[in-house]
Amino acid sequence: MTVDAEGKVWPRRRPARRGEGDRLRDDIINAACALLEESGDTSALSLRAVARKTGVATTSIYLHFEDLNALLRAVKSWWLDLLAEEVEAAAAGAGDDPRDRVRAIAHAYVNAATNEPARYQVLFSSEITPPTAGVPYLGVRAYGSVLERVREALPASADADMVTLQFWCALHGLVTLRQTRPRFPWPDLALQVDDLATRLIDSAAQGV
Amino acid sequence: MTVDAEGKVWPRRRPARRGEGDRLRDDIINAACALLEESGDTSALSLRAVARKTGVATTSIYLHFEDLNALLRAVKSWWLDLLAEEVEAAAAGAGDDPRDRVRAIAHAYVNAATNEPARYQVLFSSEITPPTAGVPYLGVRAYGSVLERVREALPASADADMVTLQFWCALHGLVTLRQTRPRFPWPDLALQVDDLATRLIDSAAQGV
DNA sequence: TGTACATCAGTGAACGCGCGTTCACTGATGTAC
DNA sequence: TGTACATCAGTGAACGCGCGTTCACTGATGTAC
Repeated sequence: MTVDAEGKVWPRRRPARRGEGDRLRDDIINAACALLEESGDTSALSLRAVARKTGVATTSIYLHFEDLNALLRAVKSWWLDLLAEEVEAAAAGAGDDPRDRVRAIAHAYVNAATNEPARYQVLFSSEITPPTAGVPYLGVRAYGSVLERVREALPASADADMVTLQFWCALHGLVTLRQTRPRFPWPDLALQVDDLATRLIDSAAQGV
Repeated sequence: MTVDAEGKVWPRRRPARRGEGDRLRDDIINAACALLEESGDTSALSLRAVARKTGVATTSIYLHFEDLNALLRAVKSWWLDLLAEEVEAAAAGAGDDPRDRVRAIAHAYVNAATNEPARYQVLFSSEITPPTAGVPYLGVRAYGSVLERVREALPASADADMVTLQFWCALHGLVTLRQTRPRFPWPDLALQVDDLATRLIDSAAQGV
C-alpha cells in the first residue's frame, strides 16, 4: 500500500516472480495509457504519477525505461498500431468497389480518432521521436497501404499521392478542430466525411 | 536587477509613473507572447517565467491579471485578431475574381500559420475559453467574412457552408501536420494549397 | 509655501506541492557445491 | 541434504528545482489644507 497527497490509498503491486520481470513493463505501459487517456496531454505525464498508478516505487520505472520519453514512445507506438489496424480492417471489410473502400478508410480514421480523442491527441500533437535515428516514421507503412487503396479508386491519370495527402490533412484537421472547438456548430461527422470524400474523389475523376 | 537560477541577470524594469500603471499590463502581455513564441506550449507558460521576462516581481502580475489563464486569454485574443487581419487584408488585395480572393485567403491563412507556428499552435491546440459565458467564440466574425468570400466564388446551388468548413479543416490539418510531422516528404506548401483550392472550388462548380 | 496624508505601483519572503534523478539498500528465490 | 552465494525484482530516503499563491510591506508621487 502507498498513500498519496490526498490520503488516497493505492494498492501496492505484488512483485513479479523470478523470470517474470517483464510483467512490470506491461503494467507500466498500461498505467501510462490510462493516465494519457484521461488527460490527452503528454506534458502532464509524470514518472511519479505512472508509478502511483502502477502501485510501485517511482524508481522501479527506471528498471524498464530509460526515461519518460522512452515510455511515451512505447505508448505511441502501440496506439499507432491500433489505429492502423482499425483502418486496415475497415478497408478490408468494405466490399469490392474501390471507392467504397476509400470512404470506409476515411470513416474508420475519424471514428477511431473520435472514440479515443486523447489517444489521437497524444499521437498527433507532437512529433513521434523514432527509437533510433535514420529509421522512418512509425506509420509510414500504414500510410503507404492507404495510398494504394486510393490509387485503386482513381483513374490512372489522377495524382493519387496528392489526393491521399489532401485526404489525410483534411481528416486530421476535421478531427482536431472538432476536439479543440467543440462549441462550433459542426455538421454531422459522417456527413462531413462523406462530403469530403465525394469532393476529393470527384475532383480526381476529372483526371487531376 | 534580478538573478535567476543559472546566475543569469535580468534587468529590473523601472516602475511606471503615476497614471501609467497599465504600461505594465502591456509589458506582461509582450513577455508572455515572447515566451509562447519560443515554446508554442501553453502549459509551459508560468507566472514566474513571465515575471522574470518582464523584469518584475511575480506577484506584480496579479495586479493586472486574475491568473495565468486570464493572461493567456489576452494573448490568444490578440493573436487571433492579427490572424484575422492578415487574412482579410489578403482577400481585399487579391483583385476582382472571387475565386482568386478565396485562393488568396487560403494562402494567407497557411502563410500566417507557417510564419508564426508557435502562435498558431497556441491558438488552436486548445479551446479558447471565452471571457464570459454566453459569448460566442472569438473568431466567429472572421469566419463569417471568409464564408461570404467563398459564397461569392461559388454558384448559388453550391453548399458554401460546407465548402468553407472543408476548406478550414483541410488547411488546419495541412498546417498542423506539417508542424508535428516535419520529416514527412511534404510537397511545396503553395502547391498543395493551390491544389486543395482547385479541388474544392471545382467540386462546388459541379453545383454541390 | 509647507506638510501631512492618501494613493499608486509595485516588492520580497515564505508556504507547501509535485517533479526527475541519485544512491545505497533489501528480501525473496534459485543454484553450485 | 544442507548451506553459502548470486541474482532478480524491486524499495525508500534524499537532493534541489520551479511552480502558484499568500501576506505584510515599501517607496515615490501627487493632493488637500
